[in-house]
Amino acid sequence: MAERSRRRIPDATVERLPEYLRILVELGDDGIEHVSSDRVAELAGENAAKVRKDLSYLGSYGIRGVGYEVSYLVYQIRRQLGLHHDWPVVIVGGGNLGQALAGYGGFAQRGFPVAGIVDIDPDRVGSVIGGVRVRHLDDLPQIVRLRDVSIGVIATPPAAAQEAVDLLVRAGVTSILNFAPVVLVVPPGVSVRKVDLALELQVLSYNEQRRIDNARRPIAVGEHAAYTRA
Amino acid sequence: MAERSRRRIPDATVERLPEYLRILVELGDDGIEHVSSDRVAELAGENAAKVRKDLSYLGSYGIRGVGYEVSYLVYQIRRQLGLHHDWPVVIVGGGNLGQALAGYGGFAQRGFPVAGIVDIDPDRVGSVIGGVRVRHLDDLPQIVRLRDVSIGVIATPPAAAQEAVDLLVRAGVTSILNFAPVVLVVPPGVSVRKVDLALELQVLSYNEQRRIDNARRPIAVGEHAAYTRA
DNA sequence: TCGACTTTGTGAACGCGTGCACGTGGACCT
DNA sequence: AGGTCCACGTGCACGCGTTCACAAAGTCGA
Repeated sequence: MAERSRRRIPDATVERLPEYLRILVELGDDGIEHVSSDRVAELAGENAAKVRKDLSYLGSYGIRGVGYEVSYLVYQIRRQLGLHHDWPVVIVGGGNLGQALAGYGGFAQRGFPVAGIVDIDPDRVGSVIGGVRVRHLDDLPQIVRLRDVSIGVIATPPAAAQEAVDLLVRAGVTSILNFAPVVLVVPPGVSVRKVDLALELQVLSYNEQRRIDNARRPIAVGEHAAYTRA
Repeated sequence: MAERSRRRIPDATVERLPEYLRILVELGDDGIEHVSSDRVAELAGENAAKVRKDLSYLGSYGIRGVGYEVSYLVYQIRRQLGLHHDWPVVIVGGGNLGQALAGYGGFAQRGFPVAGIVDIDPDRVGSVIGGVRVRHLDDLPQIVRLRDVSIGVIATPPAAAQEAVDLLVRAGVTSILNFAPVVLVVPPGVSVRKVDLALELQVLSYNEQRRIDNARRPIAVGEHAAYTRA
């Protein structure tokens, strides 16, 4: 499985490029033509060396002594991220979350128009959310094929998520954004990214707890033994 | 800044604990009393050694030759994550996303009841979402103090996010979950976690693009020169 | 034209996280 | 009571990502 790409961009870098892109677009809108790695780092809350190394994976597009040309860099990042054309997405699940996602205008605006929303509940089918009509799950393959959808969003209850994924994959979708708190199984060649709100809150809870524990006292030894093994 | 905690749990581990917890609770509900690291790893889509190492940060709670006692492990993970009591959250922004979050029952269910939703728009104030009445932004400090809220959720438009954070921090909130696509500035001692939908989609887009590039051909050299520097 | 200054691009060192491999200790069967 | 088996706990090596530090390169003013 040899990589053909000229340069393989590290995952960590790929995850930061969208942030740089957002910042650069904003700078461009403000009429700024050139920017230094220092300034970008400041705006992104990162280290300047990291910014330079990240950008260097795109090629040597900086000008020493001056910085980077904003519009050119925007072009290059967009190209690398595959944002030169739209990627229609299909949302599975027309509940609370599915509706919010469809109604969230920022989606289409950033190049990810909602090609369709599907739900299994006939009561939900037919209603219009964010300008898109909810259709029945059975129409999923048709939507995917007709609109050439390659990205699917899972906004179903946890129990239905895996089945939804199977349907998406069978229909030809190769990237999945999962909002359901379950571990999905997908065939090789299909990408999955997970967004888990409960997880995020629990990590914050951990931080809060630690803050309390550390502030109060060095913790009484054996305190945690309140619950004893059966 | 010496750490007082008996053991410092690595960040990567902390991020996996909620997943283990979810799996273990499910197993417990199914009446399973003991489970091996192998089985947990399978369910979590991870490596068994990683699971054991992660769990070992909690202490030596496994039984060699048998596995882990589910209920005891659930107890220990909960304790470490600070989930033995609720953490009320306040949501700033009653738009699409704020409504969806408030309406999403899983929040309270997992120990994060919505103590309040606030919005700056008087038209939104007063409406009820998910059983919680939307109140005015001015009431934020009062809600935080009265309900002892330490976690705030930013569901505002990007432009208003930083101001919302400043208000939250001033009111005494020390953890923030940010859904707005901006880099937030917070004083030291305040935790921030970011959820950026556009970022996730752009990473998927990158994968899709690379898949296309690799499948088609080894890329013509200089192809990217379609846009030339000014 | 020259020199001082600015900022990039990157080699190298460091640290964290992952995964292997195996010793250890406990359970269970006969 | 002893043996066998099983799964945990962890030392170790490896690889990725981050950060420092500096040479290279290009700009700008005199």
